[in-house]
Amino acid sequence: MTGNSHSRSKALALRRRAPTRRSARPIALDALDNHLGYFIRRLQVWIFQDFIRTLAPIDVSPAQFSVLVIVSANRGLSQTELAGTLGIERARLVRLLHRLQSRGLIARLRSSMDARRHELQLTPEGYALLGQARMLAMRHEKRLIEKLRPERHRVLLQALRGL
Amino acid sequence: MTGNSHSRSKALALRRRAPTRRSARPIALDALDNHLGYFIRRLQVWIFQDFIRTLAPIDVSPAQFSVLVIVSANRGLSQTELAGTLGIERARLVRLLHRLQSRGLIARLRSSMDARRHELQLTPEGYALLGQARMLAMRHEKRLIEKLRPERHRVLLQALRGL
DNA sequence: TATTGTTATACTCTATAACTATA
DNA sequence: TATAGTTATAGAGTATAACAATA
Repeated sequence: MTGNSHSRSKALALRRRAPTRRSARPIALDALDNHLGYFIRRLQVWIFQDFIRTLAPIDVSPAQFSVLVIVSANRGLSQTELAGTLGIERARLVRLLHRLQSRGLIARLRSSMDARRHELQLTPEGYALLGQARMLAMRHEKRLIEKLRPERHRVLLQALRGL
Repeated sequence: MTGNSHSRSKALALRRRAPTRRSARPIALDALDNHLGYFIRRLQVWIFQDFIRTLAPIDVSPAQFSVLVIVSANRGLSQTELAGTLGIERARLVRLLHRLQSRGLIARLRSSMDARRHELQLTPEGYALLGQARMLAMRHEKRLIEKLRPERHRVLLQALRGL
């Protein structure tokens, strides 16, 4: 992918000591090699890409998946509580929920005890879709385990769980 | 970090048994607990936020920092090579570099061997700023080590390095 | 006054596609 | 034809601020 650009030998490509002179040399990470954030970010990007592709058939993003899972396991949660749990902004959650609601996956019920609160719950369609999402998400996780090797995956999960 | 806009305690917050009746109950993560991506994402968000705040005085983002470090350690790299190394889009790199160039931190030199290539290097100002950035980034990393505990930080870095 | 949900704004990031100039 | 750099666009994510209804 990097440097197989010498497919044609034009007769003037003779004096090429190295294709563009650089693609062979390994590139130094220097200071980044000591920054955990760099590696976390790289892995996180890979995970998001694979997750999105895997759940593309049902059009569920990582954020949407986490919302469906948390609401399913904690019926009646308010939006502020959900936002706090997932570490996202209340403002962003509004649009996220709006989408899910317009797809008929979640319901927002005014709380009888506090009219400001919206108690969240999944619709039957929401539960059905979540079932599919869980299966696809497991398929994604399997690919991730393969990529990392099971031992490394286990170590990472154990280190990060409950932070 | 999230929302410390309630710094003042007004003395009327007395009768609060549990704010909104629910924040006491632990919220179940359910299926998310088995997905490494969820925890990776949470940590990655924390890291970005802390990094951005720490380097705010010199206005250097995580992406900009990685560009400065890689270019500094690999003078003459092309934009395509840099994009490949960092795993970002060539298209995005253009704007990133444009900013850094307009701040006088990097130079793009047309390659004498291939007029399509831009060979990248830091300006003296770029090296100077990178020095400051490195110091601040280390300060960030120290905070990260504290948050994770040194042992966990070490385990994570070792597991992810060279992936 | 404070909180819940909401709207609005601005900027970054990601994913694409297409264009230009070179090769 | 293919590649390097560029431009443009659309959507998601993040950070804020402010507002109406309710407490």
